[in-house]
Amino acid sequence: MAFYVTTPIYYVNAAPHLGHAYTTIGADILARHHRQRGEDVFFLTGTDEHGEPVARVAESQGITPKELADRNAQRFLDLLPRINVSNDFFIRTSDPRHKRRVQEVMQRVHDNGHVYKDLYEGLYCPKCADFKSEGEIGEGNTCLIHVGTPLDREHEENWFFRLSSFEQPLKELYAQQPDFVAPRSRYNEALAFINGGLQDVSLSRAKLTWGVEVPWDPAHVFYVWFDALLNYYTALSFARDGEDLTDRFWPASLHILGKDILKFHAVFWPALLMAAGLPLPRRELIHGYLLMRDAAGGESKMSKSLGNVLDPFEVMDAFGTDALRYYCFREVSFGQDGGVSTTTFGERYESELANDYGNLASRTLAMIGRYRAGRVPDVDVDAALSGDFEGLVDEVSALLDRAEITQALERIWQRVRRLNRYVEERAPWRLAKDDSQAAALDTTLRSLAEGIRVVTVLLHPYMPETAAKLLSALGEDGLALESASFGARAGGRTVGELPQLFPKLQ
RNA sequence: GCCGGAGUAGCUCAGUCGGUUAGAGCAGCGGAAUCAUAAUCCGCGUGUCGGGGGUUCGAGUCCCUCCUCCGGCACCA
Repeated sequence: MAFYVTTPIYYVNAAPHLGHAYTTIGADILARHHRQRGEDVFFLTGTDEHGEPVARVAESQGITPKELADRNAQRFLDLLPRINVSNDFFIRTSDPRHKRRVQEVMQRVHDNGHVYKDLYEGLYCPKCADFKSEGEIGEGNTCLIHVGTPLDREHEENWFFRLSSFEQPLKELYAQQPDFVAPRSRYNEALAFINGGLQDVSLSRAKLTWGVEVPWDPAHVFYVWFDALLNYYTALSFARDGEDLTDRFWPASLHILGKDILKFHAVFWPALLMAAGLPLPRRELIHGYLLMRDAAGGESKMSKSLGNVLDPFEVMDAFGTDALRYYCFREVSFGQDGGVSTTTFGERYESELANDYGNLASRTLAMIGRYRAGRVPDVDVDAALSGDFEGLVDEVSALLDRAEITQALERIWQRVRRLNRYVEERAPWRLAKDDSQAAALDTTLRSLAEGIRVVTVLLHPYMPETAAKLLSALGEDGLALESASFGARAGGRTVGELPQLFPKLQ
């Protein structure tokens, strides 16, 4: 079974921040989980490099758009190993192979009769070399970017996409696939937009050169969104040298994106694919924003324009990559907006990662070492604990099928807490003082080791480094989901040294 | 203005098809234990489930209305 998951491609006009890391880690968690199921997984991320803003910034810095894109794309590439993301490919829209494929698809859209030439009229900024929309026009028809520069009423010949003719097909899509867009509130929002009536959209720009040339009219380049959206499709054709993965992975299983680009993905994108005669992605998941709590307790959206970004590199230097990954999806329910702060970060790190989980592993391994010479007793697991792990794997899988990453994590964490309670219930240190309780102690230690193994296999998508360390200390290495049921593995293994997983910070 | 969400314990939130004394985590207070990263476990909540009205044997859960907050209402990427 194939599972193809994507992040949006990130616009190279700014440096990566926690918001980019968040989306990408979310996709990574799902990709890793589906690999654990043994599925054929492809995970794509990348950069969006065309368009007027890049061209303008490049010009202001006296370099070519391509030079700017190269420099900034590298920052996004550098982020990936740092957040331990297992993407299979990184697409850049300035890649000539992407451009060729965009031209092929768009030519089909053209040949299928879904484009036409018309006059585009609007207010134009000569310094931006682009038309301005309603929200971008300042007092007295001036440019908001080049403050004070008067806008001219101009018109140019543009190619238009017949979005209006896809109103009905889109309504049918939404009626037939109620899970096409999640969460439900975003589905409603997209559907409301469609029901409000669709107008044709301009497809090309004549005065811009930094983009993909329109094959049937090389004086134009495609409006950046058409070129950008198609990355999900084009990447498959050249991600592997000498191999076309399109048939294997298209249509995509899941697009993950932020709510700011909902309309493009939930309306334009399926319409464009319909126009090209291509299969539609199965689902789109729209996540919320991480809001930074400021000193006054207020919240504000993290974005490049507000400049209040939290540097993910700094966070990871202080707490580690896994801690960042864990925190983002534990603190804020994936799909909703939520606040993040160094305070709550520190609280969760200490009470959940260090105390609940790290210390559970530490105390268990120490007792196996002390009471059983470092060997996990080869006895049956405790039936009293089995019941509490019953169905956990299916539960987690079902939640992750719906991309409910936070909810799945909560279910796993309930078992971490359960294991700490089990330690207290059995009091192995007491059993160890009584030779007649040897069998009970065996069962206890064996069950704890097995319980830790199970939660750790399930936590692997969230915290891959930690899972590797802990499984290795348990003498285990299997990550397959089918091995994640309680009691699936036998005892008898020798445990190794466990480094402190989440050392406390002073 | 129109459309869509949301308003549940100090904080963050869960509450499936309406049904028994409305739950969890965190914080706080008290206690137990000592295997462990002084880590854990147990006990402790008189919450007008935003206000008001209605349907029902019974509503946080359905209907109406009002209040507050957030988002969307098209070509910024």
